[in-house]
Amino acid sequence: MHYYEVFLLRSSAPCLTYHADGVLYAGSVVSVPLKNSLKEAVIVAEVQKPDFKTAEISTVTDKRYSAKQMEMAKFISEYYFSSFSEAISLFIPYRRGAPCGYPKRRGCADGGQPQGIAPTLTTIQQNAYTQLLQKEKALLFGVTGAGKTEIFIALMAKMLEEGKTSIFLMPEISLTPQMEKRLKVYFGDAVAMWHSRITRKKKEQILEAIEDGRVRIVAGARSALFTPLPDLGLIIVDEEHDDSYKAQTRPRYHARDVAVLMGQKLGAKVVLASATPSMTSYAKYDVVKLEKPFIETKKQYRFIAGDSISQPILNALERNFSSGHQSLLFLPTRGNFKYLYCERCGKTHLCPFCSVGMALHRKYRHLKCHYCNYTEPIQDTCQHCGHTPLKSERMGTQEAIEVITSAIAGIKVEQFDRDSITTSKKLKDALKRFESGASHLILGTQMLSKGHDYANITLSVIMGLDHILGLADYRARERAMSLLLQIAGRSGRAKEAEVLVQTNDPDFFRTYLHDYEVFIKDELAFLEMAQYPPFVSLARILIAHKDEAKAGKITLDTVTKLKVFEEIEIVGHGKAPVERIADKFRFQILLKAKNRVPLLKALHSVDCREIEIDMDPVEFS
DNA sequence: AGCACGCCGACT
DNA sequence: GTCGGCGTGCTC
Repeated sequence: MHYYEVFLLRSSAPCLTYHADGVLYAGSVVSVPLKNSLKEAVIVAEVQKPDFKTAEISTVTDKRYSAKQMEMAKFISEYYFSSFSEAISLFIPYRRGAPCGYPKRRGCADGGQPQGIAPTLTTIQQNAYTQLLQKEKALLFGVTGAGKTEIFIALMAKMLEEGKTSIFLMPEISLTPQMEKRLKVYFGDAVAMWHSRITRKKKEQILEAIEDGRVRIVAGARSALFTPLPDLGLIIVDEEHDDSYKAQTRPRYHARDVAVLMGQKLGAKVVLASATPSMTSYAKYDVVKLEKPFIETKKQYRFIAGDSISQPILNALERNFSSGHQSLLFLPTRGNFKYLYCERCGKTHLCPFCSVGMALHRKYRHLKCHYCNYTEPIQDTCQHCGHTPLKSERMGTQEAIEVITSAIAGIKVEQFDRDSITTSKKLKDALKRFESGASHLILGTQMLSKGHDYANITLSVIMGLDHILGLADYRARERAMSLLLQIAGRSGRAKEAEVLVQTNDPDFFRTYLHDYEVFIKDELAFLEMAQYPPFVSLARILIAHKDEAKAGKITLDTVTKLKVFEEIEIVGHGKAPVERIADKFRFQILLKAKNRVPLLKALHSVDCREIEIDMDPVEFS
């Protein structure tokens, strides 16, 4: 009889021991009885007969995690503080006895041949391509519209030629349809799109196609990184600066960093790419610059003060509309207004379960909490002092649309935010209407900054940057600056364009508008002086509990335990910026260390059942 | 005192 | 994850 330690998949349960007649291998996926039902589990090791009674492994499936997948999952569980189960469950196992990590049919499968016409690279693109081929990993730094995608296609085509597969990551599901179209032209059925919204059945079909070598390129959001591609030769992380690559649930991994780890483990090339690279990647990796194309489209930046849809903004929109052109308007707030507040006592109308203001959505006739989605009827009386009426603050997308459509007759506006773009069909339809010219203004939140091309925009209005600049976050400047350039980059691809920036700090933005690299250098100097990443390693501990006193006690106990470690610095601890979410009181501890090893060591010493550890955090609310 | 509900720990 | 034990708090 053989005894095996297993981890249940998709579970936070600890390691359990079962027995089996035959010999089994680490990585094998089996099904085991637990309580009254059967669960999938993965074998981790053979062990001696334990002193408790064990149950028998019911079935051995044809699925198997490779040794490398197991090693990467171990790293992820230890570095990002999750259970091994949660980490291995990110990965999709190999199947049907194909030797782990090797394809059943090596090299050129019939489906894997390029189908379209290879993009012809310009001299500048060719130069970057050649440099990238020579490096194991690199950061491709090129302005929007410089032609990074053609380089990616050329690299993936090269991999196909060499019998290798590729993974292409994008930060958001919403970007996949547009990229799919471009990749299909060249790679046809050899490319498959993968993300959390692909149906189970479709995923099964793709996995089969990967196994028999028809699919050689997987493109998609974070989860695409974990598909079982054999002979992986290349991982591309497009828009690598985007914080969506950082998972906000356990395991709280950063897909960009895991991509680099995976590249190292599997001997695959890693290309990170962005027009506004992260400080970390710029400091850490070789930079391949994609110089601006010769036919540079012109952008005129104009700065105006204020904080709502002002007359100059209406004038600019009206002028652009009546001359038959399309415009874009960005503001980082949803709904009509972000807050209701009382003029008499100065208090904000709060969600009863979270310590955040309720946003006003007049269209749905309710107030909505954007943290827990609790809704209630619109209030007009202060919940603290009974004063009436309440004032609304910080205009949102919905309100902006109402103001604009009533001021400019005939203008058709496309709302582009999480409230209106809820399905991929709505996304496609909105983009189609705008592309066809049926609508004249695309107005939305951060969603606008991500990757979509709007060829005919000649006016971009960017509002609310000051709110981002004012965030209590060491990356506030980076966020504001990259957001501005990303949004501006969406316009004027074909024509000359004006960018109207509403801010009370124009000098900050003006300095860096035409050269993000100058910004990176200044910002890195600041980060080094202030001792923030990439110059130190950062971790955040989040404590959430229904009982405020208990949450506070856990926080203090944890701080006490961490104080004995001399190599780490407790930057601060106390209530989280958002004190309460979904009826739980939230506390946090922020930790810093010159390097990650002592930080990990200290954190592994604390009881992590009641706390959530976030390594390399990007969210501080 | 009896019962319902929700939290927490064990499960092999 | 899912199940059951147990403690808290409400009602009869």
